Amino acid sequence: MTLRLTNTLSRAKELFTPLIDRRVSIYCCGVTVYDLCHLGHARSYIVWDVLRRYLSWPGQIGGAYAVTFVQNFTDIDDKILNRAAEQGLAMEEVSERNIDAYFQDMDALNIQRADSMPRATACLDSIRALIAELEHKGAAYSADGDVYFSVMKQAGYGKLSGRDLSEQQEGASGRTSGAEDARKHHPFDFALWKGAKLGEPSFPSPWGPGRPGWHIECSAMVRQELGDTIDIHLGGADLIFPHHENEIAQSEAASGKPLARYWLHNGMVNVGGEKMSKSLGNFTTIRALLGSGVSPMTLRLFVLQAHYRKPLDFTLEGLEAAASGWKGLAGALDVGRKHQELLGWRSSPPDPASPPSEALRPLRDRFRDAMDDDLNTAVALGELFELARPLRALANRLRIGELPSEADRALESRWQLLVQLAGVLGLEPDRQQGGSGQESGGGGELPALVEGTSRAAAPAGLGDAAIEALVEQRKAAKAARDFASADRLRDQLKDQGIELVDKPGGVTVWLRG
RNA sequence: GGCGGCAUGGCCAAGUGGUAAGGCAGAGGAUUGCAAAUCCUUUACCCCCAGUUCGAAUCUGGGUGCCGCCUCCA
Repeated sequence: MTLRLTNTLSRAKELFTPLIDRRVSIYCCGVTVYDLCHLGHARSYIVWDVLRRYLSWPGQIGGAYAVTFVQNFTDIDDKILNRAAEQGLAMEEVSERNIDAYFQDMDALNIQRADSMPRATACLDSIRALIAELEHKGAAYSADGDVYFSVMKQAGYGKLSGRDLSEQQEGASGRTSGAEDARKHHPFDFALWKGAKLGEPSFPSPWGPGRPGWHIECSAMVRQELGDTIDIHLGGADLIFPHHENEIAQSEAASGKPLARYWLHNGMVNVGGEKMSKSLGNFTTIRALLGSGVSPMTLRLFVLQAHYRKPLDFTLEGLEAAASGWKGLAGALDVGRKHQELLGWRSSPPDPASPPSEALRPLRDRFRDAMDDDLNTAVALGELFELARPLRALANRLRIGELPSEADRALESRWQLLVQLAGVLGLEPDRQQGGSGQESGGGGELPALVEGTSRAAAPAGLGDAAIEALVEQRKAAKAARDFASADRLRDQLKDQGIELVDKPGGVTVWLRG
């Protein structure tokens, strides 16, 4: 069995075969940079990051794919203009700030940067050329400085979203504008070029000064960066209609070829059963969450425990569960590096393309089968927990000063496989140190989570000698059966972030939080 | 009104015909002066009704509830 993906075009799982053997071209719809990213964006880019990592994984049946991943920034749009006006900034300043913030947030989440990240304002030549071509072919018409795409001229319009235009309730979302409607031949026609209103930033064009419509930039960028037909097109489920439908219409009207062979869409992040979105105001920004002490890997785990196509309800309880789960996984992932010398394990990871040992192969295969089945990360994670169990136990024993046995040393290849497979999901313990969020960036108020145990544990705290002394005092108290004093000393140390572990034989070890 | 999706243990979540992964929480046990930490063990007839089948959480029909989209959206 090899990779199968649910294609929105067919609404079925299809065997994935790229256009060119072992190469995959991917376009992912990026963000409109008028504000900070929230957890909905985080989910989307986490799951697509996993898709990309999985395709690039040499342990893949048939070997790694060479992936080309393109993602855009929409840096011209009404919302950016509005934001700029509110804040007294130039449009470019608003988008520049938010692009910086985007990279900070996504880097913190260990999301690999795309190979190419075109901005709409830097692709105007391609955009204008595409519009001109559509107009020339009769698929578009201009009206008062605007240019519209004529949906009725495009056979198959609606094929992605499964819509029959005659049965749609026009304006059902309550967001249509009267002035624009008057210029359109058909209510579902959409703007390729919008003539500039007075005082707005604009770019020259054969139709007068203005700016591109939202959908056209993606069509132009795909063509410019990847060609007429790509393998995979990604985006949130909320983009299926109209955005992706319109992309298809534009691109296919121009080229006469299919725009993308596989269309993948991720489910929404919900809050209390409702979609998290800017307009509803129920969003939490990524940096607000990371700033509250949630580790990036906890968020990753939280997202990947659900299937990417299903809605995911964001709750504090769910996040706490993910934090506990991550603690265990992280312990297992760290063990080889933290105790490398003690265990006598190699530092360099084995070649991921080489097959694991007989004993580990079933685990690797189940992981791969799960991922092949439309990226079933929930099951894949289950396998990771399975792999991690004895390593976690080992980590805990080493943590309290026990020495490894021969059987423990033999876990090396298991550890290496775990590190490798966790890496396919982008789960890396050394990335867990906080996010980028120092600025108080928007979003809802979050109660501090229980998680951040390792938060700046009093650098000027107790020295080793002082701790030893207190531990000795407690030992004496215990010997005198003065348990009240012993417990007080233990609590006192705990307040300083020092954990005491009593082992059999009256030995007490202490650990800094 | 149209299109699409979802409903599994206390919470989250896999599983699309053969008798319920995993995580979190809980319980019991080991250990402990007691804890903590850790280790071991353990907890479900799958929204309702009818049907197909030797057999259904899984298929069909009906019902109920919830969600997304119908030109701002990841």
